[in-house]
Amino acid sequence: MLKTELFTEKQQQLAQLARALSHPARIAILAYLAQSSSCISGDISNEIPLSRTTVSQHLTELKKLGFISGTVEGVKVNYCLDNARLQQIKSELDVFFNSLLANPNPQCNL
Amino acid sequence: MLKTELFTEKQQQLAQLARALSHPARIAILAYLAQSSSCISGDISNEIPLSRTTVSQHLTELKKLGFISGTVEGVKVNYCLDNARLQQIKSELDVFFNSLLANPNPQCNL
DNA sequence: AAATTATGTCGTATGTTTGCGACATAAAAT
DNA sequence: ATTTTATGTCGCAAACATACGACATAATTT
Repeated sequence: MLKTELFTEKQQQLAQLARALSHPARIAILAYLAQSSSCISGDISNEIPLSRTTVSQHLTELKKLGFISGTVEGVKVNYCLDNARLQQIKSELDVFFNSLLANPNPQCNL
Repeated sequence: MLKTELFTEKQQQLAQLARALSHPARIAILAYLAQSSSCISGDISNEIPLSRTTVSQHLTELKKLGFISGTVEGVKVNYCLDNARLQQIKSELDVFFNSLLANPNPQCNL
């Protein structure tokens, strides 16, 4: 029943990036990683009011789209924001919004 | 089973904005409105490979978050991007990404 | 080698989204 | 007044997302 394949690659890609940000837990995880000084791993579960399992799944989704990386360090995993990738995503969103705002339609916003 | 209420207003708000962009049909609709010269209404259904019903629902979602406005004009409805609101949304996303990128963690990206 | 600690994956229940046909409404044309 | 045209809403089915307990794995510690 899903018809996403009927749209362009670019459209699907943008939609996927947006989807990654479409849950407050994932926003919270990104914000936490940004302010934590030490790439803390599963302690994230303690900072987020959800079970470890659920946090782990959200981390997996963020990893899938490249927002974060997780490097194994013995028994622990250090999760980090991927700053280069974030910069790139930010810029893709920017390009999209700029394209929306580029040609204001004279018949609109009268 | 949903626990979105456990997160901050700001986090929920951002997640909702992102959710509005999380389907390629909605991206396509925004892109179409940006390049169409005449605020065309339900002709959008003809430009998007989905039924009129489904397009109407996507339009409703975009309206709910303020991305677009729909003004009745006789039998037709003129859909328009809300440029001021788009600018605002763009800036909210920007602020969020900047907050993520502001304090690069020295333990990451080594 | 057994216990501990940190993580990840599986199964599953419940909730949400997507997509569309069928029906409802309401302005405009005949 | 009836028909046509443009839209919107309802109700349902299929797909997807969210959440978590229970089990699996694998590096450290004892």
